[in-house]
Amino acid sequence: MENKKKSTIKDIAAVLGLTPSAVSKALNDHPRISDKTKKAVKEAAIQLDYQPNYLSSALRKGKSNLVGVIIPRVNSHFFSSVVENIEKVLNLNGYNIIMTQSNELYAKECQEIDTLLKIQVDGIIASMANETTDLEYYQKIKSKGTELVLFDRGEEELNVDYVGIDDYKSSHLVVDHLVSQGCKRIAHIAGFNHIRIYKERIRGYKDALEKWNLALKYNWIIESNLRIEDGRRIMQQLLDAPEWPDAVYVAGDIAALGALQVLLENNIKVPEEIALIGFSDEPFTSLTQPSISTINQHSDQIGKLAAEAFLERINNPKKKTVNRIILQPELIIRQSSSKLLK
Amino acid sequence: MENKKKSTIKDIAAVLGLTPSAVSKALNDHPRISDKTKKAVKEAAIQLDYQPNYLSSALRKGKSNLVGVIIPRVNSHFFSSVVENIEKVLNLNGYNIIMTQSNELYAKECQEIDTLLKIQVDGIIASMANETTDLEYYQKIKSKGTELVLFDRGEEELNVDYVGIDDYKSSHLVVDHLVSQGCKRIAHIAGFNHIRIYKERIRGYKDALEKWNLALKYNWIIESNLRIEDGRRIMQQLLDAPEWPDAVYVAGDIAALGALQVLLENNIKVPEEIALIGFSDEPFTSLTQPSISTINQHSDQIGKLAAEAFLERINNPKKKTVNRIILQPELIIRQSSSKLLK
DNA sequence: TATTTTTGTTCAATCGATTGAACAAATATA
DNA sequence: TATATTTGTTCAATCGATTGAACAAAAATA
Repeated sequence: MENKKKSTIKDIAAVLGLTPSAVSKALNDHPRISDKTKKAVKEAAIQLDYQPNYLSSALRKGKSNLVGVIIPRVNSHFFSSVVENIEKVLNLNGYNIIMTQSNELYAKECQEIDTLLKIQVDGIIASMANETTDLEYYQKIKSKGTELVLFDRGEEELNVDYVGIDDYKSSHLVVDHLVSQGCKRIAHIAGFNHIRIYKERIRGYKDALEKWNLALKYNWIIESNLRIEDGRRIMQQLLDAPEWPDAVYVAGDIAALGALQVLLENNIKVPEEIALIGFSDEPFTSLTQPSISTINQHSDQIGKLAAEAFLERINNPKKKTVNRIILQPELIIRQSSSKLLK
Repeated sequence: MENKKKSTIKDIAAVLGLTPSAVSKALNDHPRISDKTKKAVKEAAIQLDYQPNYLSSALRKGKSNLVGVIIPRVNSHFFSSVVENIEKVLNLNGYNIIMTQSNELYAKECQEIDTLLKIQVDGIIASMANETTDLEYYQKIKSKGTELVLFDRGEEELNVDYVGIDDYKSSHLVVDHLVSQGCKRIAHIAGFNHIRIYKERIRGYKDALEKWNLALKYNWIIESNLRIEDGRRIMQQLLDAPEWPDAVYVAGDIAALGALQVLLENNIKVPEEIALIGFSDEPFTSLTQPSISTINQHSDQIGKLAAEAFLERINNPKKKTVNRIILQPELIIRQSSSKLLK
């Protein structure tokens, strides 16, 4: 309750006997303002604890220096790490981010987009909810002239900048490794085929099986939301069938954890009887017993590159070409798939 | 790139042959505007896809309708659930939230506060970082006239609205239950004593031991950051000592998970040889083998009440009294502390 | 009919910062 | 000395919405 007054450029102008516009120019290092005045103004600004009014300058300049980030859920190391890195890069460039989560719900996602457009963010960096198939709201972002960058979950037809990993190749890494461990009957607990990244993982999985002349059984590709309960349910389902796989490739770590729980509860030796590989390198994968092999998606890089893609677009508004940055996945081999590490 | 034009009240006014101010008043249901005009204006607004310019109205009204939420980390069910509920309540009341995380770092926290004050949020709802002992930045929020509500981790001397649980009582629930299970040598993997909530848990633990005439061993109270590696390290330390506890009460679930891992790695039967209880009811506590007993902190309620405390303060700016809302903790008994459930 | 009240709208200032144009003073050039 | 150039500052409009005061027209009252 001490100094509620909040000083403005007017106050500074009054103290120094200048006009507000001179003060504004001095603070913005306008070339026509003398060094002496600039110095005096900046000192007075500090004296008066002056903070520029963000709203007024945003209004005048027509930009808010705010960037919205929409992620499916916050409670995931991958997404929170991406956001952290987006924030790091953008803060350095004078932007602040507004983080929102869709909870994997299309309706929530639309609402978040509306909110972000309402508060006039300069751009939106997003990863789409599992549910999302209708791209209308994303078209809306573009049609309003707001920049849009997608990462991880993004559709090509939107024709915007995208940062992700090579999901097709990830599956090859997984299958190649499992084959090298002697596995021949590899099942895939997959994400939904209507989402590009999961579709790519499925495609890579199929092609890799074919590459190694392994049989492709369609009831060994089971799509789901990849929550922990999905992993549990589907693993149980696989065990209930007459023929067991000798390896399971899960398109998400959380679901892989669920699968692992069921395997252990059934006293199945991992990896000896059934090997297991997840996806995303969530921290807990290194902490389970046995630890879970997984794919590193380079979340830090993704965040950094997504932020840089946004900045580049802001700085070159007339740029027409679209960037698609595809990072190389990395297989992290742990106990759940390697007899040697056991 | 279709309709970049973004219509304003001017456009509506031009279409209807009115002045911008009449349009503004019509949209805000001013009593002196005829119903006929109001209807026409509202229809035209829809026709032109008019969206009020948030920045200008915020500037004029002197409020942004934005609320900053600072949490130590996003990657925790407790905090993300609180945020979700804050958001739910505030969205209904026309506010949007900006979520930021301090990563438990004091420096980051200060920076986040500066950012939020810069973009002129109407209030800040925060839970303090583990590192924070200097309250200067929080004083700053108040002195700028921005509303402040704390939850979970908050200090009384700041004299602001607070929502949390009764941490002292939580420890009693834990100790009472452990005693009922026949435990007599209860250790406490604690949070730092300089943070009020952890201090309260320690105090409750001590008093509860005394209540049951159990010996209090000071080297069985070990403070830490409560990360997973802290739980592991301290559990190992307890096992390396000559006398083992027969129960361990951990002030955080993540650290409890680390402790559980070490117990299992050492083939110690949980709860028969050593019982274990965590804190916060993180989802994974029900998924481990054995599942971990823990304290439910009512994160949904905390979020809702914190948001409501903010709203009440905004609506009654002259209100002087401070609300301290203390919820009752609930002990969730699972396998790690109950021989019956094993 | 004259006067007051009510109703519907416009006028003009405002929020705080920004910016091109205008202007005056100082300095340089012809 | 007269003119052109540079320099430092002020003027005034602007971003879009809001709001109290002012005003004119319509309706109600005396």
